[in-house]
Amino acid sequence: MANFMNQKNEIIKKLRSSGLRPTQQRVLIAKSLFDSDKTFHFTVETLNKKINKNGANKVSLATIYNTVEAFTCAGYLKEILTSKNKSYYDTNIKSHHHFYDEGSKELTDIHHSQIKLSKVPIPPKGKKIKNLEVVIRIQK
Amino acid sequence: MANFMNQKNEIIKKLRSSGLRPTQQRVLIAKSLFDSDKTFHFTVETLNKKINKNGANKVSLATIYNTVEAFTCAGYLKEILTSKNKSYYDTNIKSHHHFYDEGSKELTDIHHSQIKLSKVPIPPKGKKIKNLEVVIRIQK
DNA sequence: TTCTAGTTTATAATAATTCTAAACTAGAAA
DNA sequence: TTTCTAGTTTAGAATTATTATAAACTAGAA
Repeated sequence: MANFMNQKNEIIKKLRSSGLRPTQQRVLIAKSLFDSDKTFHFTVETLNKKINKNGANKVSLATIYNTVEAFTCAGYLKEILTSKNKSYYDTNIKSHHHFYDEGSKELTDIHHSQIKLSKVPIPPKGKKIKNLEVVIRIQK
Repeated sequence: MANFMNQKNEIIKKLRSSGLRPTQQRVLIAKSLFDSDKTFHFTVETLNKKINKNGANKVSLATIYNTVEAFTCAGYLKEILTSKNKSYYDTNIKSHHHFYDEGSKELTDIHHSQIKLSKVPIPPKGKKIKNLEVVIRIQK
């Protein structure tokens, strides 16, 4: 119970620190995204199902869109690069890489340590490197 | 003129070799995509504007979609991985990498030789690596 | 020249996302 | 505690990209 309270308080702190008012909806969504130590990939569609399962209509779809965008801007989520016409997100914001299976169109994480770069280009003038991702396309 | 004819014949050969009947529309689109030695990025929207500029309605939008898909399957185009909800294509099908500017949302090519990997993971069982791409996200 | 499978086309349908403006609420101030 | 308001949520409409449909057209074999 204490642990549960702590989690909630942590979330509220986290939201406040980014200038996001900790509304019921945002706290609920944040719990669903960040409570486990396991990270995962999701879309707005799958998150919506998770939040509003069993016909419960706890949070509107519009709010899920808004919140996912706000969390992404705040750096709590990472948008995944794919060739699909749908946005994919990753709760793992640490630098890491992906296998992209062209058959099943599924992404799997590759741990940071599994890839090493020995040469990286200089970014264009006035720009800084924010992040570097490797996508390895695989097939049968 | 001879050169012009050659280009057209080359395109027709290329299409036939992939089982694509060389229709007027496909040849026109192929010219627009592959005639220059310079490679470029595009979307269906920008390609449509290029083909049907000045109000000329040479090729229908549906055909542009169909053809881009057919060319991608045939390996003449590469779909680009982005975080946008629109498909981006690259006429450069050689292995290469991209800078992705999060501000302007623009992609620029990084030549193959500018990046070197010293460690690459083993693909999951039963799968082969088809392609490896690095995306470097940059910002001001 | 005829024929037909493959292709193109306009348009409708679908899917993901963004917009809108009215209702609600967190939390500061009275 | 109550009041107030900027920020947030919401349902539904609008927009955007893409895919489906089915009728008309055409490349090219016979």
